[in-house]
Order: sequence, then C-alpha cells, then structure tokens
Amino acid sequence: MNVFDLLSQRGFIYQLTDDVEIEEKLTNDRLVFYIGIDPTANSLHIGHLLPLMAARWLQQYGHKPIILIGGGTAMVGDPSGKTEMRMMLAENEIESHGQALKSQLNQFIATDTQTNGSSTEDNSAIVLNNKDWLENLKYIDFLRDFGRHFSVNKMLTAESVRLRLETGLSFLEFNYSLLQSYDFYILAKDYDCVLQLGGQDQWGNIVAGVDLTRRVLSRPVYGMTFPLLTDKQGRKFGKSVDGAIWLDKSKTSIFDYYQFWRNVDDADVGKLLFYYTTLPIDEIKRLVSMDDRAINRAKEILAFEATSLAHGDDAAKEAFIAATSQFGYADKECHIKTSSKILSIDIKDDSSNLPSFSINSTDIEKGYWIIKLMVDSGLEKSNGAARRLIKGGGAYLNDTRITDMDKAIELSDFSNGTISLRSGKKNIRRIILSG
RNA sequence: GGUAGGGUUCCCGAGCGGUCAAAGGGGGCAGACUGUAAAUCUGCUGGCGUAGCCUUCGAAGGUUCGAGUCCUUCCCCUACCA
Repeated sequence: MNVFDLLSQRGFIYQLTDDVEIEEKLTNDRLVFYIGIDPTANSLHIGHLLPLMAARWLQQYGHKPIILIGGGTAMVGDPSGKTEMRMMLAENEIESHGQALKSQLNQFIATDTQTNGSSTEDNSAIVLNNKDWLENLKYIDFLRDFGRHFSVNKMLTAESVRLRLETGLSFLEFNYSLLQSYDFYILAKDYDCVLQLGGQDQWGNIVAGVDLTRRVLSRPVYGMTFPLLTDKQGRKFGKSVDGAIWLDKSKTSIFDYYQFWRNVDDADVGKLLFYYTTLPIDEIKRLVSMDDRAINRAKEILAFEATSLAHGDDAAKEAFIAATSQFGYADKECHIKTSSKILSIDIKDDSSNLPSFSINSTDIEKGYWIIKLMVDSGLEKSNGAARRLIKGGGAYLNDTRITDMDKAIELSDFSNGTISLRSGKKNIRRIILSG
C-alpha cells in the first residue's frame, strides 16, 4: 500500500488541492512537506497529534518533514476557526514555548537536531521557526513583492474571514493568511518543500500559500487538510476536564493521559485507533467489529498504544497496570487477538503507579483534615468542592463512602502504608505514608 | 470623528436601588442505571475548617443607609453615518 492510500484509509485526508498529482508524487517521489505548530503553550496537546501522526507516516514512507514552529505568526494570531481574537503572547513566552515543543516532537518523528537540516540527505525532520524570516520583513518590500499577489476580494470570500466579518476582524489578523503563505513560499524556495498539511480550518491559508508560491516561483506546490475532530457534542476533540490533554507529563499525568483514551466514546474508538495508533488497518477493523464487550478491550488497546507513542512503552505499561488494578481487565486472558505490545504486559495487580501524594506521620498526629487532604492531593480544587463532593456522596476513603465532613486522617486508615482516596469512580489519589 | 446599542460568573444569556453569589440554558462534577461507554433521571456548580464574613457583574471615581442596577470619566466591542 502506498502512503496516500494509507492516509486515505486511515481517514487523514479531508481536502486536497490536487488529488491526482498529490497521490502520484507521494507514491513515486520523496517529497519535503511541512506542518505548522503555533507555540501558544509550553507543551503539545492532543490537538497537535493528528498532523504529527500524518507526518510520522509520511516520514516512514521516505518523505521529509519540516515542522514549522510559528514563532512569528504566533505574534499575530490566526483568526481561522475562532470567533474571537486570540490572546497575544509576549515574545519571550513564545520563544520558550517553541523550545519546549521542539523537544517533544521526537516522540513522533525522527528529528535532526545536528545540522538543522541544511545539508541532510536523509529524511529526518527539520524544525524551523518562522520568526527567523518574518521578524525582519520590510513592510514596503513585502507589500510590493507579495502583497500585490493577494486579492482582497478573494480573501473576503474565505470561510474563515467571512465568519469573522460578523464579529470583527482586525487588519493584523487579516494578515495572518499572507504570512502563512509567505512561510510556504520560503519553505518551497529554500527547502524544496512542496506540500503543506494542516487542519481543515487551515484550508484557506493553505490554498493562499499554494497560489502565492506557484505565482512567485512558477512551481507547483500542494496542500492537504485533515478533518476536524469533534466529539458527539460537537466539541473540539482533546479538550477535557481542565482544558486540554497535554503531552507534558507534568501538566497531564501519564495515568490521566491513558485514562483520557480509555474513556473515549464507544462511537469514536475505531476512528481514534486509525488516527492515533499504528496498528494495521485490518486489525482495527476487526477490533471494532467484534461484539459489545470487546469494545472495552479496543479502548484498552487504544489507550495503551496512544500512551506508548507519547510516553514510551514502559510508561504505557505502568499506566495500564495502574488502571486495571483499579478498574479491572477488559480481556484478562487475552482472547482477543492484537498485534499490540499490550499482550506483553505481565498482568499483575499493582497500584503503585496511580497518581499519588505523600504525607508523613507527624502531619497525621497534628490532625490531617480529610477535606484538606483531598485538596492537597489535587483530587479537588477547593475545600468547598471537597465538601460538596462529600455531601453529594461521591467521596470515598479506601472504597468506603465518606460521610463525616470533619474526619481527620488516622494511622489506622492506612494499610501497607497507603490510603486510597477517590472522587467518584475515576479520580483517585493514592496517599502514601512517608516517614 | 458623530450617533445608537453593548461589555454580567467556565461559555451563552437574564437581571426591578435592598429579598443578588446574581434567573435560565450549555458545559463540568457527583449520585442512580451500566461496560471506566452512550442515553436517561437526580443533586451540585465563587472563596473561606461553612459561622458569618470575604471577593466577583469592563476600569477608576462618585451619589446613597445600601450599587450588577443611578451619575461622571476612561477603555473595549457592535451597527449605522462621516
């Protein structure tokens, strides 16, 4: 199977600027392509994964990725897909975000940190920052050389712009499309990049870049978009309890990351396996077509595979064991066939990798209020929230519902030096007695 | 620049000078039912060791016993006009 078919069958392809040409080139040539990432935060999140997975496949089939960190464009703010102006970030913030993102990319694609790509013959990814060429743009020169290629009439018809026409769009944001187009032009000119990939909301910007590059360089380049993932409620995929699911384990613990995937909607499992794991297509089809009960195994596999990609096999195994020791197994005897390494996990009960919090015995002697412990361990956000939880019957100490709001933790609550503290079924903290 | 209408809690959106920590909806959390799913029903949804008190309705002042609500100035948004 060629990559084009692979991407297509796995559901990555939403729109193409030229399907025949793109398929032909992806199959027969080795291309340089690019995806852009805006350094709006100091970590990648699940929303970034789709382009990264696509880049991963393309790289595996011999194409060379450029990961473009939008350090320059982040200072402008992309209006696409938003109804309001994006918050602007300080320059130094953007800079440090960019560095953080760069270091996370290795999990998904092979990057070349040595040469910065200038002379590599292989297809390791190059990481660039568009700040390097946008920062010193001369306004007059830019207007004269590139501004003339853009038709305002045409830009106004772009979906992303039309939406914002209702609520208002600043000139600054309106320019985003020009800058992104210019990026494509630079990458095409200096790095032989011929394909830009992006989310469905980037279509307008991508097409603009394709047009610009074709005109200025008289060279054909192409664009491809991915579908916008939403859950059943129509919300953007990857948002959860406290906002985004991050790849940085200090922002989203590996256990929580695993749990995010473990808890997806039944209806989404197949789709997500295609996107976020590298399991063979036939296998995924088989997994989701099995009877109802097997869907939970499919979710375990999804969670394991996705966690493994982001955090490595060992971390994924630990998360799996921690989760199953708490919630049980979907397929303990491994009746369901899979090529996933999930089969190699040595099944045992071990809750030591559940999110934990340490207290020492002197704290307990002084009197450790149960509500305070819920807050300190991160189970609840405030005393009030913890109180409400207890009042509503959703708080558990060692699997027994907590009814006494004033309870203080006692040494006798510990067994083997730990306490389990839960909010509802899924949120758990393991309290460890240290010293 | 002019005129008119706006900025309310995570989001949308209601809000008579006191009965406003602020209707309603969404979202979220929890309970029941389940399969760590969905749907459904129920409760909760600013902070404080919960007593009362504190902070919150674009910003700063003011009027008043009392301001989300009235006045002044400023900032921002939207529409029309220039």
